[in-house]
Amino acid sequence: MSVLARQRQELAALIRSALGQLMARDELPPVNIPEVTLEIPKDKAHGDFASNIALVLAKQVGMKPRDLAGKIAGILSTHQYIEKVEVAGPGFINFFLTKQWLYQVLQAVEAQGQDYGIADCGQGERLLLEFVSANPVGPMNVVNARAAAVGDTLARILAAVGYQVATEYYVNDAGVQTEVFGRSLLARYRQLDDPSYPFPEDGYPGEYVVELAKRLQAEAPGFGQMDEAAQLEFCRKWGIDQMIEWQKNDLLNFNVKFDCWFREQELHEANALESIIQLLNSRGFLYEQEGALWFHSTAFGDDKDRVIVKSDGNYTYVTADIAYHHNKLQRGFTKLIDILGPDHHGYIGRMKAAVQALGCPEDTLEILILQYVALLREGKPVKMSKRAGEFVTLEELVSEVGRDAARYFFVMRSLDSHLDFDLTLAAQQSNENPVYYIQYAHARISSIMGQAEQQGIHVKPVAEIDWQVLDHELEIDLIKKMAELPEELVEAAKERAPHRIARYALELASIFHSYYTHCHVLGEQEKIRDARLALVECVRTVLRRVLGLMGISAPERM
RNA sequence: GCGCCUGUAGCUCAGGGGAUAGAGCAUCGGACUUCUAAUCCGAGUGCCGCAGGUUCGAAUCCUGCCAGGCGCGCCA
Repeated sequence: MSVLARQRQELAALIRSALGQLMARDELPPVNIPEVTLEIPKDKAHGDFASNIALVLAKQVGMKPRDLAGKIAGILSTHQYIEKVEVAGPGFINFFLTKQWLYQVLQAVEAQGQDYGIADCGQGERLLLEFVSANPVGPMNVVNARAAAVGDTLARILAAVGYQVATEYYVNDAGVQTEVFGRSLLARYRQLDDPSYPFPEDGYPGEYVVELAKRLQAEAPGFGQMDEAAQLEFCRKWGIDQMIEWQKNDLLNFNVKFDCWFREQELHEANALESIIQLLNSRGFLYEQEGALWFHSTAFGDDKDRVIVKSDGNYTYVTADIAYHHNKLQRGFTKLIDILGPDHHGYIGRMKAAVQALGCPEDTLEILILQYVALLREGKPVKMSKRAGEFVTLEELVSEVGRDAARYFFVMRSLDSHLDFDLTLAAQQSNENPVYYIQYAHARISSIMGQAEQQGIHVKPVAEIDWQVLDHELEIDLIKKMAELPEELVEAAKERAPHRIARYALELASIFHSYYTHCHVLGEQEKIRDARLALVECVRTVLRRVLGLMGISAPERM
């Protein structure tokens, strides 16, 4: 349990016992004591912790909130942990604690290091997080980049709170668009010798297809001797493979590495679609109508039933998706999270229905909708359509804005926000970008450490410092902020809200920068110097920790 | 017509039952003989889209409306 959680628990117990005493003395009518929550006030003039218990209970016991709060406070103020209790506002009880608990925070940070804040809400549950999953017919774009940054960060957060997380990219390498892609590539190949060779009307017009055709010519001897059908198939398979390698590489440059790239083709080769149809049929969830086979998804709350096998005998995409999710479950995952774009929100009902039809609880599958990025350049919208062959790629984004800045920019917004990303602004502001602000805090501490080292000064273990000299307001603020990380992580995980970590990092860095200008570490008298050195080392640990959670580097110098 | 998301400072966004609604950017004014000025300190700005309702208390929950984005195929 985190230091903060323990404090809350102890205070809550004290409040409950105070209420008990009041009832025992007949100063309070007997009532059921509701759950006692302690919040950290926004305004630190309101203490370390605050309770609204008097406000909640006032009506039930027929007292004015402030009077009840006063009675409770009267009992609690004698407790050893508590320096001061105040009744404030409409009836809040504000607790000012002795500083000793802050020291425990430093010990926790020191002891846990880059594991600081880990929790066990996940209890080792095997969780599969699928994200990006862009079609392998074009380069990664900015929307994919947002999904990559958010998904990767969320995966790290979920792992930190105790889930056994695997990340996965689903490759649609079996759909019609891959055939179109193959035809596009072959046409570009032919055009290398015969510029008048027609390009398919629905083909992918991007320049990258031409580049690929040139590589095909150079790298695939014997291709020219194949017959047309073999060439087409080769273009499709080889081309898709190249695209996937390209995507993988772009993502690696973005510091996103998937545990698994799962190919739809695998499902077809294993006859997984036939199997899933049999399975659903045997469970009575399929029926025939108008020559098609339908999945009775409305039985599980979907808007309408879905066609599984079309009247022409072909499968719909839903069929493969059900087979895919079945496959995930068969691999032993008991929690599935997919991050999808807003154009897929209609997909939630049918897939959740499918998972239930396969015998799993409704909440086994969770679909997060990540809103689009509206990409602007100099304030004007940039169109991003693969069909039009016009887009800003992940590659361009990373080179223009930088990997760390781009990641932070995406992660700092909630999934729900319809994000405006102005490339010009991001590039211009790159020196003012919040990510540098955070990294700079880390670099500053590293610099202090470097100089300490040169002077032969070593960071003392927290157990050996005199923590009582850490009494500057900003030192208290720093420690309290560090104390918040474990809960912040749990909230970020539970709410699937990686942006909370981005905010947290900014807040911690902000307090540090202020501290840095107001207080010196080196050059102070030894006792203070050692305490501050240890404190600042803890701050560095936590900064590195949160940057790491976001997949952002923590530079020693800038 | 139905469904999902959004509407908060000049801009981009946090906050999603509690106390005086916040941050960054932008604007203005200050601070470097001392560990990195990519920093710090100070200043201003809000019918929290609108209207009702629930509550001791609503930016937050409920209902209706307005505006924007995205969906609603035997397309993927």
